[in-house]
Amino acid sequence: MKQSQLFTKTLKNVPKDETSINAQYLIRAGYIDKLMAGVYSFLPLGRIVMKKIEDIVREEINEIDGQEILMPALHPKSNWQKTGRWDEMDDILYKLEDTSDRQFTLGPTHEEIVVPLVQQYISSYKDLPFAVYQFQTKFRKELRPKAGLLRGREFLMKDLYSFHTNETDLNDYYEKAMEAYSKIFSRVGLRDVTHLTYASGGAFSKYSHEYQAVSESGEDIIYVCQNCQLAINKEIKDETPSCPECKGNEFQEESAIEVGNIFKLQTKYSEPFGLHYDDDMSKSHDVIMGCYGIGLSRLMGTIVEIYHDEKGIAWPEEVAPFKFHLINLNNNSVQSDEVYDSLQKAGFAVLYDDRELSAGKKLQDADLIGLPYRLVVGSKSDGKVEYKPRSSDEVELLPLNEMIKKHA
RNA sequence: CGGGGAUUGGCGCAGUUGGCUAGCGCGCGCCGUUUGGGACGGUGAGGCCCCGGGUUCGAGUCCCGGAUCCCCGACCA
Repeated sequence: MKQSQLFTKTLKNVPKDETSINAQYLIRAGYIDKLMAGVYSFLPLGRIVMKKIEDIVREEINEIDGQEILMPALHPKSNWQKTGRWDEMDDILYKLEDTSDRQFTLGPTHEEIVVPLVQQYISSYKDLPFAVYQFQTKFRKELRPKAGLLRGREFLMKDLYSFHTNETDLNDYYEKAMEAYSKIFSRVGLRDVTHLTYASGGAFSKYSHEYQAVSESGEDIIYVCQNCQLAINKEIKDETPSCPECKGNEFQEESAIEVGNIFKLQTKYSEPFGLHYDDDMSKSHDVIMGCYGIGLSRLMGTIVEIYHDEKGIAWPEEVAPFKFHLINLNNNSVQSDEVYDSLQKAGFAVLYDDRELSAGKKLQDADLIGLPYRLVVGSKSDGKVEYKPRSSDEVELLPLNEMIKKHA
C-alpha cells in the first residue's frame, strides 16, 4: 500500500477530549475516528488490525469446533421478556420502537437469540453437543463510556455458545475453550500479561473465569498468585483467601483489563425457553450451556495500552496492519520503488511511504503508526536497506535479498 | 446518576471592564527553496464563536434554559 494513497493521515495534535493512551495514539495515527462518546469508526489501518485479531480468534475457535454464524443486532422485546432481562437489564438496553409500536432492543449479548434459534434444531441427544459463535456489534447503554476502545456503547465482540447433554461434557468443552483462549491471547501478544482469573460465578457455578490483561489502564483489580500466576478478581477475594489452583497465598495486586470471560450457564437460559432434548429412553432434559466472550475492540485497545512508547504504537507482529514500513528518503524513488516491488512479489504486507515530505515527518509518522519493521532507503543506504525493528534502536544495513531471507 | 471542568475554521488554543474587520499555531491550496528526526520564505482559502431564549444602541464576552464532550466517583450478566 502506498502511503500517499492511504485514506487518513496522522495528526500532530490530539483531540483534547481523549485522554486514554489507546484512543490518543489510534486517533493520531489514523486507525480510528470518534463519532461520539464510546462510539468509533474504524479507518483502513484500524480495520486491518481488527480483521487480523478477528482471524486469529476465528482460527482458534474453529479449532475447537465452533461454527460461525451471524445473528441479528435488532432483537424483539418478547425474547428478552422471557428471561426477565427486559426489565432486569433495563439500564443498559438501548430500547426502541417502530411505527406500529412494536418494541425492540439492540443486543447487548445474544443468549436470548441463540437459545430459541438452536431450539429448532435440537430434539435428541444425538443432536448434541455443538457450539456456535459470531462476531457481532454489541450495544450497551454505558452510564459512562470511557478510555477509548476499552469501554464503549457499541463494541465488537466474539460470542461463543456451547450446548451439551450433561455437565461432564460441558466441563470438557470448557477446558478446551480455556486452551483456545490461552492461544488467542498469546498470539495477539498478550501472553505475558494475561492471567486466567477466578471471578464470581452467579447462581449455578461457584466461579466464572475471566482473562485479565495487567495494565495501569485497567478498571478491575486482580490478585495474581505469585506461585502459579493464576489470579483472583477482587470481587471474590474475601471468600477466596488462597489460590484455588495451587493453594498458594502470596498475591500481587494489579490493575487489569478484562479481555475475555467464560461462563458455565448450565440451564439458566434453556429453562425459560424450554430448550430440551430427549435421551435414549425418550426422557426429556434441559440442555446444558456454556458461553465464552472476547471483546475484540477492547482487545485492540488493550494491545495499544501495552505496546507503545513515547513515540507511538509498537504493534505485535501478528496484529500489525502491515509488516514493513518502507520509507523513501531519496530525492527520487528509483531504488525505493524497486524495494517495494520486490517485497510485494515476495508476498509481504508493506506500507510504502512515497510521500513528498520531510525526512523527519516521515520517520515520526512511522514511529507513531508502529509497524514492526522499518526499512529506510536513502542517501546513507548505499544500495542496501536500513532495517530497524520498531522496538529497537539499532539500525542494520542489509542487502535487500538478505533482509527478505531473514523474514522468509 | 452525583461532583468538577470544557465547547471559538479540520485539530490544538487566545480573545481584556460588553465595542470597531474574531486572532495565533498545526494542517490545507498555490509559488519557490529544501530533504536523515515533526523544514523555510511568500501567498491564499476556510467561521452556525455548541443550541434556544433574554438584557443592551451593541453579545464570542452578561443572564436563564438546554445539549454534547472529558475527568473523579457510583454502576458494569
